[in-house]
Amino acid sequence: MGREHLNQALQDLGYRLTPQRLMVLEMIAESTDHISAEDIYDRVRACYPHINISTIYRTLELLKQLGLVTVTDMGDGRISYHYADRGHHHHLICHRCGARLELDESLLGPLKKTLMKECGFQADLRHLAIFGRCRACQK
Amino acid sequence: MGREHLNQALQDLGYRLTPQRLMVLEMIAESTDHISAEDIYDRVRACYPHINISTIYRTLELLKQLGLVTVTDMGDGRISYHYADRGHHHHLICHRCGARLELDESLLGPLKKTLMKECGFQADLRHLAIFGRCRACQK
DNA sequence: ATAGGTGCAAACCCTTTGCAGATGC
DNA sequence: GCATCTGCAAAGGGTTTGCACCTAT
Repeated sequence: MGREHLNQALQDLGYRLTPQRLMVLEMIAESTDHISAEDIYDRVRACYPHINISTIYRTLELLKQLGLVTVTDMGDGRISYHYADRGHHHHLICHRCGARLELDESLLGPLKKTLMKECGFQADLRHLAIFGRCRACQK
Repeated sequence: MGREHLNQALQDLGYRLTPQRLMVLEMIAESTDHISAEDIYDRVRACYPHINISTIYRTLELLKQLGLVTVTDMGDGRISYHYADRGHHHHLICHRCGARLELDESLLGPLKKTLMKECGFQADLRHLAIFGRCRACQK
């Protein structure tokens, strides 16, 4: 479903549906979480060893430009991608143990309103990463 | 003042006050904003061309470990550092024009409380970067 | 047929590391 | 004097790019 949507979108825009792109799209659509270029590379390679990682990056760049995937920098030195149509969600990342909790968007509504009112800033809070300490690591 | 504080702290902890470290400390203390390793390198090099960038990185790593500087990933592919004793502040970064607005910490208080209450997560909101669109770019 | 996409290899940027020589304490 | 720091050079990880070949349309 997600995959068909992406395929359709690409084709409608006049881009070619190459096997490589189809596979990248599939990995993104089937991933429920954020996923890095390297992750996608590994997964695609499992069934199509010939794929090159630059193709992954080029496809991701294209999808990003088209707004079909969104991008988050989780602060771990690599960029995470994920399907733009999924419900927005956020991450609480523990500095100490690396645990990641998901955070419902509703908790950020008030902040978004405040930023607009106080600063005239239209915050894109679709993919926010907040660092700190998880319950267990507060010792 | 900021500089003396850092120098003192380092010395008290038994670390050597080398000219290189003094210069890095000076650049950090005198910078009112976030600053990258490359920025520091360039500025130090202006009066001490012999400095090597690995020394910058090693000094920053040390200061980070000691909690004397804090680190932010602004999502621009490089890491920003800044003096830990400065008032906490946050950044609103415009995806379109790159403008950066500073945001007062008080606006994030409610979020911090919510995260603790709802998720048991002790958020470190000292240096948050929020992306979105500035007033001018909302066209 | 041809614009667009791919694989390959090399380059890129930022950051880290091993080592031998230098220096603050 | 000696552990600590430094400069150097090289490697590292993630990402991008130039080019010649290939392929979806």
